[in-house]
Amino acid sequence: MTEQANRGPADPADETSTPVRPGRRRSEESRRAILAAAYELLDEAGYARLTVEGIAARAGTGKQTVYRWWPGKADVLLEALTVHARRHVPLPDTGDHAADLHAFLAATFAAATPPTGDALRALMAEAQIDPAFGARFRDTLLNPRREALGTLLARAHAADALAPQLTPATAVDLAFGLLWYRLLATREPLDDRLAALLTRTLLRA
Amino acid sequence: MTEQANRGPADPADETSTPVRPGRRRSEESRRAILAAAYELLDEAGYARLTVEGIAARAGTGKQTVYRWWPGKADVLLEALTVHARRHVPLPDTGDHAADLHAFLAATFAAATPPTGDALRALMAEAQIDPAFGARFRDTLLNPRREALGTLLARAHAADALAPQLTPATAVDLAFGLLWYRLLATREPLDDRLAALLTRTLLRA
Amino acid sequence: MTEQANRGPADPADETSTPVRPGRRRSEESRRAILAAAYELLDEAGYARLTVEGIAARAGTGKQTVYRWWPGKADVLLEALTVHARRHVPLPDTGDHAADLHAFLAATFAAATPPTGDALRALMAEAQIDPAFGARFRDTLLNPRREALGTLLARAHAADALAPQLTPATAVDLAFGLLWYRLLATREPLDDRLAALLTRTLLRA
Amino acid sequence: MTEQANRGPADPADETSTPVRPGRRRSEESRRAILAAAYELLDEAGYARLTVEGIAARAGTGKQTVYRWWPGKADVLLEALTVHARRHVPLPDTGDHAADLHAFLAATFAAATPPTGDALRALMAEAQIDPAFGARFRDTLLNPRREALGTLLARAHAADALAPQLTPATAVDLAFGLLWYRLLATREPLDDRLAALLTRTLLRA
DNA sequence: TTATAATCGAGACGGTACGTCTTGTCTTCAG
DNA sequence: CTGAAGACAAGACGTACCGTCTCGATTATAA
Repeated sequence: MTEQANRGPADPADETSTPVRPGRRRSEESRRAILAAAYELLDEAGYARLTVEGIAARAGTGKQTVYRWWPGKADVLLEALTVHARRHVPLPDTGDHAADLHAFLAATFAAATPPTGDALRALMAEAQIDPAFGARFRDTLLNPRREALGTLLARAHAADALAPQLTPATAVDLAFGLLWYRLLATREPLDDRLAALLTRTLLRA
Repeated sequence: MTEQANRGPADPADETSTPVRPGRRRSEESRRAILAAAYELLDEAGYARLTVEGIAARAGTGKQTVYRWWPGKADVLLEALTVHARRHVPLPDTGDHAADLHAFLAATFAAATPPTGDALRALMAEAQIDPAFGARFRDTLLNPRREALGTLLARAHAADALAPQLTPATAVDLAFGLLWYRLLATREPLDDRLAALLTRTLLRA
Repeated sequence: MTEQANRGPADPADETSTPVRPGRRRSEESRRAILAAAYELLDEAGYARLTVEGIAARAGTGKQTVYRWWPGKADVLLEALTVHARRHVPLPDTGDHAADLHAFLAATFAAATPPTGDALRALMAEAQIDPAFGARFRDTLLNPRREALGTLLARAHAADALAPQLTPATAVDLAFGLLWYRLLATREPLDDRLAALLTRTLLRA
Repeated sequence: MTEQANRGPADPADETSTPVRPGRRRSEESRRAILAAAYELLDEAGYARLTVEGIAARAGTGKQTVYRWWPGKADVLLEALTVHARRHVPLPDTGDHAADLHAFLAATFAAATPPTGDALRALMAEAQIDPAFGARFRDTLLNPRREALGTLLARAHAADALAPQLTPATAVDLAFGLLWYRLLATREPLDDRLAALLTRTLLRA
């Protein structure tokens, strides 16, 4: 029933302008309990054992309440993650391209450590398996970060500070590629030293 | 490659000194039918709809024959992929570091296009969800490629041809990071131009 | 009869004081479809080829709906049978012991013909193989009939109408023994003539 | 392959007249091990958990060796039982009908106690489920006993010693009916007192 | 002595059903 | 009209046995 209008993780902001529909309002308490339950269960059991039933049970809600507001467990996790990690990555602009880039990368790397890193890995996996979720994942999480870094690197490019032959777009791919490859494949640490190395590689020596 | 690790019995690894065990031998026909079925079904339906039951049915075998030789559908796909893509990536050594690197990268990129690329994405996803498979995936597929590229870049490093501050290890991460990020996140093409750009970025200008 | 024992929640046994629990109620339609499917499939294919999967498929339900309400196929059949044969055997009390006994035996024999007789044979077989079902089979089907006949014969015994040396209990065993032996072993017909002969044997000449 | 000539549990008697075929002879050791394994496993685990695989494993033989000589586990058990219980029931003929009948019934009842009784119950169950086995069961075990008792009762009938209205055939049904009903349904003891009561009921007072 | 034939233990094979689990939907009553 | 509760149809999971087939090895007869 009427799931079309008010659905979507990111829009409790619209609440002020809603035309005040009849009926019981969405329970903010349930919403938070579901997000928290999803996050906790991922930690405790891993994505393979994360189920909608388990989330609902832990949250003390019915399954329908989950399905009414999210398409599936991956989307719950995606919203849980954006809640947890909303503003972890600011966009610095001090004029010092190297310092700005290093700060951004270091903050991004720091945000990709467990348990957030585990959620990211799970979502990237789900994005491969469920193409529709993949699109939402890109729109909600991947692309905003790409654009932030892209903006930063475009400034460097305009100042001719980018390494030769690199465009902002490919530099973004190199940076996030390194991040995700370490996260998904090698599981090696993402520390400030690596951010520094990456900064020097992407910018003109 | 072919399943030598998972069970004692058939063990074609001991080819020199096969102890000639009793009992019916593994059916090579069934093995091939299962690998082919898995590959075809991935193409036709996607990883989300790929099931062990479906593979067995398409291959004309019993489910038990799949489970006897592979832990699950991901491992079937992994072997199918190594069969399909065994020698797609040779290790050139002409003395020209840039040419060698470019050739390796271009060949690697070429091998990551559909349908092989789809299989790679599915396996990387599964590796995140099932940690035990993740280990097998790294051992069987990821690390051998890393070592090949590592060898190539170590040669360049010894000749002081690597870009400043880069070690062979981080250069490998940058290269494969770019590959996998495009494969998993942006789905942008992996062409020779990109291989060239990457070559110039990793090597000393 | 109808499954009141197996799960706490629904418990329609408390019909007077139903606490009105939330949640969807058991589907009476599915229940009937499952019972009918089991009965039909027994006829068509025999007990050896009767499967829970087949019952669910024929009934148009999921397997889980069968397992939620019955321990297995034998219990489905047992309920189907008690539904079909609920009041086939009344307990006559005309004062004429011989007439009463003959009527009871003739009605009992008549109820043991195919297809009901086939179901009885299957259930008696299952009772030997699965002891837990055996207990349910005795409680639900065997003992109620024993008690009915026992009551009838106790009346005859009180009037000194029973054959010498016979107690009501052994007379019951002789009567049902003859019935089941013919059903299970010789497959010879159970007709009114046999009921008459049995009546004369059990009662004082 | 040519299994037709020498198969069948009961015919090692033909060994003298066999045309002396080439090839390895049937292993008497395996045969005995299989029969013993079946009997033991029935005791330990019950008929529901008795499997051909389990019998073969316990006997230290291959499954094929079981299937070569018996149609299935029930036939193994049937032979095991006839080996164990071959001559437990002699046919007395002292001229005293009551004494003869009582002796026969008491011996028959005694042979139906565990563990033999458990095997009998299992076989009677299997006979209901598998009609082909049912025919073999009747021919091998049920009918020979019926004929023995029938012979005994025919003598009594000829001497006009049978209870009025009873024919030898129905008297046999009453006797075995009581035995099997107690075995399958009530599990009450089958003792000499019951044999005595039955004797008096079947014979003219 | 050699060929042929049947058995043996072992174990993989194509199948079928099991009983469980999870998905996403539907239905009930309470707020 | 939402929320918790929970039954529903659907279908894959991984396991257990079925009865058959295929091995090398062994044991017999017949040439």
